[in-house]
Amino acid sequence: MIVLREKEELCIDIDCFNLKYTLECGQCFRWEVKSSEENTYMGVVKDRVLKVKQKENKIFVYSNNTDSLEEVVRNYFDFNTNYEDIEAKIIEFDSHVKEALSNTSGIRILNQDFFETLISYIISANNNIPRISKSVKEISKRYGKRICFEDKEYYLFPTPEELKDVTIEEYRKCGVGFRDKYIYSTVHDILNGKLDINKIKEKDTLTLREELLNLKGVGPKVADCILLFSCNRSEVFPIDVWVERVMSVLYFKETKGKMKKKDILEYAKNNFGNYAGIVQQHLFYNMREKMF
DNA sequence: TGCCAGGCCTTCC
DNA sequence: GGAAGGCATGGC
Repeated sequence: MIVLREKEELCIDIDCFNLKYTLECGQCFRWEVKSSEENTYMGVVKDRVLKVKQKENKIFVYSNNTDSLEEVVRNYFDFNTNYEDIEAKIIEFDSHVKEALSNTSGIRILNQDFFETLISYIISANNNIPRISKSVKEISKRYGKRICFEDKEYYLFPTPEELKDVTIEEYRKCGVGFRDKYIYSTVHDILNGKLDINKIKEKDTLTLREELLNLKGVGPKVADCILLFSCNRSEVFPIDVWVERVMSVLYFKETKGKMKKKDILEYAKNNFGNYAGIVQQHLFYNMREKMF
């Protein structure tokens, strides 16, 4: 039980940021709308609970832990990167990106915790977002540290050490289905030093990707999501069924069959370059918002 | 009831 | 190295 500290408020002025789009575009699984307050979300980031509220270009943050709060928030939401410049560049790519951006401007790519993102995206395989969120929440509740904030309980995502003795059967009880053995294997690969999660930042993208692909339950799509959403590699372009559809229709005029992933990757690399991952997120979110 | 969900693993050519 | 089938589980 972490001792509750007096809450404090942090206010950050930030342009080119939309809290709702950023948290609801599908890159993260642990934020919830706070229904009693307008445009406000509750989430667990690193070692603390955050309540984040947006009013125009001001972000208000409350937390149980105010140590280095601004640094944690700025890093997590990628506030130190100039997205006005990025959006100004990618809007010139083509008419499809421009169209998507007209609905999705303000998405930022989060810098999420590596281990949590790794396990979350292993769970994401052949799964749906509500169930992924439910499983991540259950694993946190069973094995993570509890924090009380504003009269509610929250749980940190557990560390590999905290999952040391968890069995495959116990993962299954968290609702992860057949992915139980993948999580078990990955946790122990990390505990045994097969993948050193403290040296992520030092590795180049291709090396890191290869190491991720050596983990059970991590294929190309999951690896790319981890690289994009927790390793600050905006050049990677995760291709799931939705991106495959949107790219096939928009860029290859292919409405019946699907384009080969290899061709889509090639197109993204050549046309979107170092911003491929950001473009992907705008195309993905724009398409999903139109469908649902 | 049957199909699908932000794929991946295994098996088999 | 590419194609096909299986996979837990809940929502529709």
